[in-house]
Amino acid sequence: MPELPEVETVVRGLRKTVVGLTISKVRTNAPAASIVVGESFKGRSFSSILNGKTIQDVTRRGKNILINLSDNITLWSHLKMTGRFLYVSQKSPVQKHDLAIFDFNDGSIKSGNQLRFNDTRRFGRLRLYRSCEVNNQKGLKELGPEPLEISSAEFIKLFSSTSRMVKPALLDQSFIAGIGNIYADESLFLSKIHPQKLTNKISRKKLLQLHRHFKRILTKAINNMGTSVDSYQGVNGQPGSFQKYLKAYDREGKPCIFCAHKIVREKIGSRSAHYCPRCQRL
DNA sequence: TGATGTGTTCTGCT
DNA sequence: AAGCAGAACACATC
Repeated sequence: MPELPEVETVVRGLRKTVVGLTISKVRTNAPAASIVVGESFKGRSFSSILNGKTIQDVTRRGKNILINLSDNITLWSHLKMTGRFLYVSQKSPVQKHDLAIFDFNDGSIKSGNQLRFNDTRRFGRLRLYRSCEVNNQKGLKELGPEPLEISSAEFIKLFSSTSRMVKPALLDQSFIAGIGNIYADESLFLSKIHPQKLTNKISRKKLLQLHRHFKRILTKAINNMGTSVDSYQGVNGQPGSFQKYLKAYDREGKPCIFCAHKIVREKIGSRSAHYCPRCQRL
Protein backbone atom coordinates (compact mmCIF):
# COMPACT_ATOMS: atom_id res chain seq x y z
CA MET A 1 0.00 0.00 0.00
CA PRO A 2 1.62 3.21 -1.02
CA GLU A 3 2.06 5.60 1.89
CA LEU A 4 4.49 8.47 2.16
CA PRO A 5 7.73 6.47 1.71
CA GLU A 6 6.37 4.49 -1.24
CA VAL A 7 4.97 7.63 -2.89
CA GLU A 8 8.28 9.42 -2.29
CA THR A 9 10.07 6.49 -3.94
CA VAL A 10 7.78 6.77 -6.96
CA VAL A 11 8.37 10.53 -7.13
CA ARG A 12 12.13 10.01 -7.09
CA GLY A 13 11.78 7.31 -9.74
CA LEU A 14 9.78 9.65 -11.97
CA ARG A 15 12.39 12.35 -11.51
CA LYS A 16 15.09 9.97 -12.72
CA THR A 17 13.13 8.70 -15.70
CA VAL A 18 10.71 11.19 -17.21
CA VAL A 19 11.64 14.71 -16.12
CA GLY A 20 12.70 16.66 -19.19
CA LEU A 21 10.81 14.43 -21.61
CA THR A 22 8.05 15.74 -23.88
CA ILE A 23 4.83 13.81 -24.19
CA SER A 24 4.10 12.79 -27.77
CA LYS A 25 1.08 10.56 -27.35
CA VAL A 26 -1.32 9.45 -24.62
CA ARG A 27 -3.60 6.45 -24.75
CA THR A 28 -6.17 5.78 -22.07
CA ASN A 29 -8.17 2.73 -21.22
CA ALA A 30 -9.87 3.73 -18.04
CA PRO A 31 -13.30 4.25 -16.53
CA ALA A 32 -14.34 7.90 -16.49
CA ALA A 33 -13.84 8.15 -12.73
CA SER A 34 -10.13 7.31 -12.98
CA ILE A 35 -9.20 10.24 -15.17
CA VAL A 36 -10.43 13.72 -14.35
CA VAL A 37 -9.93 16.90 -16.36
CA GLY A 38 -10.47 20.23 -14.57
CA GLU A 39 -13.42 22.37 -15.64
CA SER A 40 -11.21 25.22 -16.77
CA PHE A 41 -10.16 23.07 -19.73
CA LYS A 42 -13.73 23.38 -21.05
CA GLY A 43 -14.27 19.83 -22.15
CA ARG A 44 -10.92 19.23 -23.85
CA SER A 45 -9.68 15.67 -23.66
CA PHE A 46 -7.01 14.41 -21.30
CA SER A 47 -4.74 13.33 -24.13
CA SER A 48 -5.15 16.47 -26.23
CA ILE A 49 -4.13 18.65 -23.28
CA LEU A 50 -1.08 16.52 -22.50
CA ASN A 51 0.16 16.22 -26.05
CA GLY A 52 3.34 18.23 -26.55
CA LYS A 53 3.77 19.09 -22.87
CA THR A 54 7.18 18.72 -21.25
CA ILE A 55 7.55 17.21 -17.78
CA GLN A 56 9.33 19.84 -15.73
CA ASP A 57 9.45 18.39 -12.24
CA VAL A 58 7.72 16.00 -9.90
CA THR A 59 6.82 16.71 -6.28
CA ARG A 60 4.94 15.02 -3.45
CA ARG A 61 2.35 16.31 -1.00
CA GLY A 62 1.21 13.68 1.52
CA LYS A 63 0.47 10.63 -0.62
CA ASN A 64 -0.20 12.77 -3.70
CA ILE A 65 2.08 13.01 -6.73
CA LEU A 66 2.24 16.32 -8.58
CA ILE A 67 3.76 16.20 -12.06
CA ASN A 68 4.39 19.73 -13.24
CA LEU A 69 4.20 20.25 -16.97
CA SER A 70 4.99 23.08 -19.31
CA ASP A 71 2.31 25.75 -19.84
CA ASN A 72 1.52 25.74 -16.08
CA ILE A 73 -0.38 22.51 -16.10
CA THR A 74 -0.17 19.92 -13.35
CA LEU A 75 -0.92 16.23 -13.58
CA TRP A 76 -2.05 15.25 -10.10
CA SER A 77 -2.09 11.57 -9.20
CA HIS A 78 -3.14 9.54 -6.20
CA LEU A 79 -2.22 5.85 -6.22
CA LYS A 80 -4.79 4.86 -3.57
CA MET A 81 -4.09 1.16 -2.88
CA THR A 82 -2.79 -0.45 -6.02
CA GLY A 83 -1.91 2.36 -8.41
CA ARG A 84 1.55 2.30 -10.00
CA PHE A 85 3.64 4.25 -12.41
CA LEU A 86 5.88 2.01 -14.47
CA TYR A 87 8.57 3.11 -16.90
CA VAL A 88 8.84 0.25 -19.36
CA SER A 89 9.85 -0.59 -22.89
CA GLN A 90 7.32 0.17 -25.59
CA LYS A 91 7.65 -3.49 -26.51
CA SER A 92 6.49 -4.82 -23.17
CA PRO A 93 2.95 -6.16 -23.56
CA VAL A 94 0.15 -3.86 -22.49
CA GLN A 95 -1.51 -5.07 -19.31
CA LYS A 96 -5.23 -5.27 -18.72
CA HIS A 97 -4.94 -2.68 -15.96
CA ASP A 98 -2.74 -0.17 -17.77
CA LEU A 99 -5.15 2.75 -17.57
CA ALA A 100 -2.97 5.35 -19.29
CA ILE A 101 0.12 5.07 -21.46
CA PHE A 102 2.40 8.04 -22.15
CA ASP A 103 4.80 8.06 -25.09
CA PHE A 104 7.59 10.58 -25.35
CA ASN A 105 9.34 12.41 -28.14
CA ASP A 106 12.48 10.69 -29.13
CA GLY A 107 14.64 13.78 -29.48
CA SER A 108 17.96 12.87 -27.99
CA ILE A 109 16.45 10.08 -25.92
CA LYS A 110 16.83 6.69 -27.52
CA SER A 111 15.29 4.60 -24.79
CA GLY A 112 12.03 3.74 -26.52
CA ASN A 113 10.40 3.56 -23.13
CA GLN A 114 6.98 4.71 -22.08
CA LEU A 115 5.32 5.59 -18.81
CA ARG A 116 2.27 3.60 -17.78
CA PHE A 117 -0.22 4.24 -15.04
CA ASN A 118 -1.46 0.85 -13.94
CA ASP A 119 -4.09 0.14 -11.29
CA THR A 120 -5.75 -3.22 -10.78
CA ARG A 121 -8.40 -1.93 -8.41
CA ARG A 122 -9.00 1.28 -10.32
CA PHE A 123 -9.22 3.48 -7.22
CA GLY A 124 -6.19 5.49 -8.28
CA ARG A 125 -6.69 8.81 -10.02
CA LEU A 126 -5.05 10.95 -12.67
CA ARG A 127 -6.28 14.53 -12.68
CA LEU A 128 -5.33 17.50 -14.81
CA TYR A 129 -5.51 21.06 -13.50
CA ARG A 130 -3.89 24.37 -14.13
CA SER A 131 -0.99 24.66 -11.70
CA CYS A 132 -2.52 27.73 -10.06
CA GLU A 133 -5.74 25.91 -9.19
CA VAL A 134 -4.51 22.44 -8.27
CA ASN A 135 -3.74 23.23 -4.65
CA ASN A 136 -7.30 24.38 -4.05
CA GLN A 137 -8.83 21.09 -5.11
CA LYS A 138 -10.55 18.84 -2.62
CA GLY A 139 -8.06 16.19 -1.59
CA LEU A 140 -5.11 18.58 -1.59
CA LYS A 141 -6.29 21.74 0.10
CA GLU A 142 -7.27 20.16 3.42
CA LEU A 143 -4.04 18.18 3.89
CA GLY A 144 -2.32 18.53 7.26
CA PRO A 145 1.39 19.16 7.81
CA GLU A 146 4.11 17.05 6.21
CA PRO A 147 5.43 14.59 8.82
CA LEU A 148 9.05 15.00 7.71
CA GLU A 149 8.82 18.76 8.06
CA ILE A 150 6.79 19.37 11.21
CA SER A 151 8.79 20.54 14.23
CA SER A 152 8.39 18.91 17.63
CA ALA A 153 6.75 22.06 18.99
CA GLU A 154 4.19 22.13 16.20
CA PHE A 155 3.66 18.41 16.66
CA ILE A 156 2.87 18.77 20.36
CA LYS A 157 0.56 21.69 19.64
CA LEU A 158 -1.28 19.66 17.00
CA PHE A 159 -1.90 16.77 19.38
CA SER A 160 -3.12 18.98 22.21
CA SER A 161 -5.51 20.79 19.87
CA THR A 162 -7.95 17.89 19.76
CA SER A 163 -9.17 14.91 21.74
CA ARG A 164 -9.47 11.83 19.59
CA MET A 165 -7.94 8.39 19.34
CA VAL A 166 -4.34 8.66 18.17
CA LYS A 167 -4.48 5.91 15.55
CA PRO A 168 -7.43 7.32 13.56
CA ALA A 169 -5.87 10.78 13.96
CA LEU A 170 -2.60 9.62 12.39
CA LEU A 171 -4.53 8.14 9.47
CA ASP A 172 -6.53 11.35 8.99
CA GLN A 173 -4.78 13.16 6.12
CA SER A 174 -6.16 16.50 7.28
CA PHE A 175 -4.57 15.97 10.71
CA ILE A 176 -1.17 14.94 9.35
CA ALA A 177 -0.45 14.04 5.73
CA GLY A 178 1.07 10.90 4.27
CA ILE A 179 0.79 8.36 7.09
CA GLY A 180 -1.14 5.13 6.47
CA ASN A 181 -1.78 1.94 8.36
CA ILE A 182 1.74 0.51 8.20
CA TYR A 183 3.67 3.53 9.49
CA ALA A 184 0.97 4.49 12.00
CA ASP A 185 1.19 1.05 13.62
CA GLU A 186 4.98 0.99 13.49
CA SER A 187 5.48 4.42 15.05
CA LEU A 188 2.92 3.82 17.82
CA PHE A 189 4.57 0.49 18.59
CA LEU A 190 8.08 1.93 18.86
CA SER A 191 6.77 4.80 20.97
CA LYS A 192 4.77 2.37 23.14
CA ILE A 193 1.53 4.27 22.73
CA HIS A 194 -1.81 2.44 22.66
CA PRO A 195 -3.65 3.14 19.38
CA GLN A 196 -6.78 4.18 21.29
CA LYS A 197 -4.99 6.67 23.54
CA LEU A 198 -6.49 10.14 23.16
CA THR A 199 -4.22 12.64 21.42
CA ASN A 200 -4.40 15.25 24.20
CA LYS A 201 -3.83 12.65 26.93
CA ILE A 202 -0.43 11.54 25.67
CA SER A 203 2.46 12.85 27.77
CA ARG A 204 4.86 15.37 26.31
CA LYS A 205 7.64 12.84 26.65
CA LYS A 206 5.74 10.20 24.64
CA LEU A 207 4.81 12.77 22.00
CA LEU A 208 8.44 13.68 21.55
CA GLN A 209 9.23 9.97 21.14
CA LEU A 210 6.43 9.58 18.62
CA HIS A 211 7.65 12.61 16.69
CA ARG A 212 11.19 11.27 16.61
CA HIS A 213 10.18 7.70 15.81
CA PHE A 214 7.98 8.38 12.87
CA LYS A 215 10.52 10.70 11.29
CA ARG A 216 13.11 8.00 11.74
CA ILE A 217 10.85 5.24 10.41
CA LEU A 218 9.68 7.23 7.39
CA THR A 219 13.25 8.17 6.52
CA LYS A 220 14.47 4.60 6.87
CA ALA A 221 11.55 3.35 4.78
CA ILE A 222 12.37 5.87 2.04
CA ASN A 223 15.98 4.69 2.11
CA ASN A 224 14.67 1.14 1.65
CA MET A 225 12.45 2.25 -1.23
CA GLY A 226 9.28 1.57 0.72
CA THR A 227 7.45 -1.46 2.05
CA SER A 228 6.12 -4.22 -0.19
CA VAL A 229 3.79 -6.41 1.85
CA ASP A 230 1.27 -6.59 -0.94
CA SER A 231 1.83 -5.39 -4.44
CA TYR A 232 3.74 -2.17 -4.17
CA GLN A 233 6.40 -1.57 -6.86
CA GLY A 234 8.48 1.43 -7.81
CA VAL A 235 8.75 3.03 -11.24
CA ASN A 236 11.24 0.41 -12.47
CA GLY A 237 9.18 -2.44 -11.07
CA GLN A 238 11.42 -2.86 -8.06
CA PRO A 239 9.82 -3.80 -4.73
CA GLY A 240 10.66 -2.03 -1.48
CA SER A 241 12.56 -3.75 1.29
CA PHE A 242 11.32 -2.07 4.47
CA GLN A 243 8.99 -5.02 5.21
CA LYS A 244 11.96 -6.82 6.75
CA TYR A 245 12.10 -4.15 9.47
CA LEU A 246 8.40 -4.26 10.41
CA LYS A 247 7.92 -4.81 14.13
CA ALA A 248 4.12 -4.65 14.50
CA TYR A 249 2.36 -4.37 11.15
CA ASP A 250 1.70 -7.76 9.56
CA ARG A 251 3.05 -9.51 12.70
CA GLU A 252 -0.20 -10.66 14.29
CA GLY A 253 0.45 -13.55 16.70
CA LYS A 254 4.21 -13.11 16.53
CA PRO A 255 6.23 -12.15 19.63
CA CYS A 256 6.75 -8.53 20.56
CA ILE A 257 10.43 -7.66 20.16
CA PHE A 258 10.43 -5.98 23.59
CA CYS A 259 8.46 -8.39 25.81
CA ALA A 260 7.62 -11.47 23.66
CA HIS A 261 3.88 -11.05 24.23
CA LYS A 262 1.89 -11.81 21.08
CA ILE A 263 1.17 -8.87 18.78
CA VAL A 264 -2.59 -8.49 18.45
CA ARG A 265 -4.63 -7.20 15.57
CA GLU A 266 -7.83 -5.40 16.36
CA LYS A 267 -10.24 -3.07 14.60
CA ILE A 268 -9.75 0.44 15.89
CA GLY A 269 -11.57 3.28 14.20
CA SER A 270 -12.80 0.77 11.61
CA ARG A 271 -9.23 -0.06 10.53
CA SER A 272 -7.05 -2.94 11.65
CA ALA A 273 -4.44 -1.97 14.22
CA HIS A 274 -1.43 -4.12 15.16
CA TYR A 275 0.01 -3.55 18.61
CA CYS A 276 1.48 -5.13 21.73
CA PRO A 277 -1.12 -5.03 24.52
CA ARG A 278 1.60 -5.30 27.16
CA CYS A 279 3.93 -2.56 25.91
CA GLN A 280 1.23 -0.23 24.59
CA ARG A 281 -1.10 0.42 27.52
CA LEU A 282 -4.13 2.63 27.57
C1' DT B 1 -19.56 -18.37 -3.38
C1' DG B 2 -18.76 -14.85 -0.08
C1' DA B 3 -15.84 -12.35 3.19
C1' DT B 4 -11.89 -9.37 3.57
C1' DG B 5 -8.80 -5.51 3.07
C1' DT B 6 -7.10 -1.28 1.27
C1' DG B 7 -7.37 4.95 1.15
C1' DT B 8 -10.46 8.27 0.60
C1' DT B 9 -14.84 10.58 0.37
C1' DC B 10 -19.45 10.98 1.52
C1' DT B 11 -23.54 10.65 4.49
C1' DG B 12 -25.71 10.48 8.65
C1' DC B 13 -25.54 10.06 13.64
C1' DT B 14 -24.37 11.62 18.31
C1' DA C 1 -18.65 21.64 15.77
C1' DA C 2 -16.17 17.53 16.00
C1' DG C 3 -15.54 12.92 15.68
C1' DC C 4 -17.23 8.55 14.64
C1' DA C 5 -19.37 4.56 12.00
C1' DG C 6 -20.62 2.71 7.85
C1' DA C 7 -21.11 2.67 2.98
C1' DA C 8 -19.23 3.07 -1.48
C1' DC C 9 -15.71 2.48 -4.73
C1' DA C 10 -13.15 -2.17 -7.64
C1' DC C 11 -10.74 -5.97 -7.48
C1' DA C 12 -7.69 -9.84 -6.10
C1' DT C 13 -7.17 -13.17 -2.89
C1' DC C 14 -8.35 -16.61 0.07
